Amino acid sequence: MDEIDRKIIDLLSLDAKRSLADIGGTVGLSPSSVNERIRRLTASGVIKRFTVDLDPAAMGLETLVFVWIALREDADEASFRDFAETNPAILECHHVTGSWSYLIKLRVVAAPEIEGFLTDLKARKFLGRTETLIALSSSVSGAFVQKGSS
Amino acid sequence: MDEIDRKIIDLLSLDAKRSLADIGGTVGLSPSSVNERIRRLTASGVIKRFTVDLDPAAMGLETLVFVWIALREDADEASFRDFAETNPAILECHHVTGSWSYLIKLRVVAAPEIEGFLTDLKARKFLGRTETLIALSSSVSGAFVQKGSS
DNA sequence: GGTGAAACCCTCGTGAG
DNA sequence: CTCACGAGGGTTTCACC
Repeated sequence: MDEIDRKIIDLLSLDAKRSLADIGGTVGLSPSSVNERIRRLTASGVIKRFTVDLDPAAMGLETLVFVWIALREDADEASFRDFAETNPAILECHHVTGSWSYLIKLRVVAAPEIEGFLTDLKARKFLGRTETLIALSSSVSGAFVQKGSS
Repeated sequence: MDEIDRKIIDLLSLDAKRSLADIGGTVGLSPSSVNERIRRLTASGVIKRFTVDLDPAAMGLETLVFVWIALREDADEASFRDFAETNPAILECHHVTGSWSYLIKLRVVAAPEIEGFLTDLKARKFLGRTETLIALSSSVSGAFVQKGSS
């Protein structure tokens, strides 16, 4: 991971379809050298995958929601994490410091869908306390990459 | 955006390097039809860009942090948003409902870096209250796509 | 919109430095 | 580790359905 690797990653982040010749011209390397570096970056796991950054609104997921969760005392954390992994609406699920145990980020079609989501969580006996926040707007929104439906 | 478009997006999300022929074989279309659909999805903005999903740890950004922010009464929101867009550590910045006004997500090398970040925010006269949470682990982490350093 | 074929370009081995 | 070259395959465009 030298300066050139970082530059290549920069370029691929912006446009992963750029040709090796093009990238090579920018960083001052031959296409095959660039190819070899990308192969290594992929093999070593620095690049996890080539993917597409989508527009959530165009996908019909206009509402971004954050839910704080404090699990019930007797909740099975493993099955909760399994639920989080399986649920396609859950984009992120982090175990965090502070008075809440988990922070979940999800995208839904519209706000009413959140209710069903919380009801589901409750039915599975996960919930202690929760608090739900809706994003009104995002000045920096990050990439939206669909969860792997593999 | 019919069923086939969605299927193509699914496949590209998992692996944007799959060939048009391969995708066509899966969805039952010729390579050129798939190409035309991807061209349309890109032109209409559903696909914002082809990019790479990186391993933040391999990039040296091992710590994921969420900062809740309540701006000062007299803070200039426009310049705050501009700051958020410019700062490369800030992956997301959302205006949210509830008692906090903004939620910021950032990745840093290590926890001590957060202090400098907050000091910077304070020096720029943005801060009212803040609360910082660190992610201990992430059962669903979402894609990590580097911010465009264009 | 979709198809098939042809031209073009890119990718990815190989071998040499 | 990098480069040059060539074969193979992928993408792109076109006329046509």
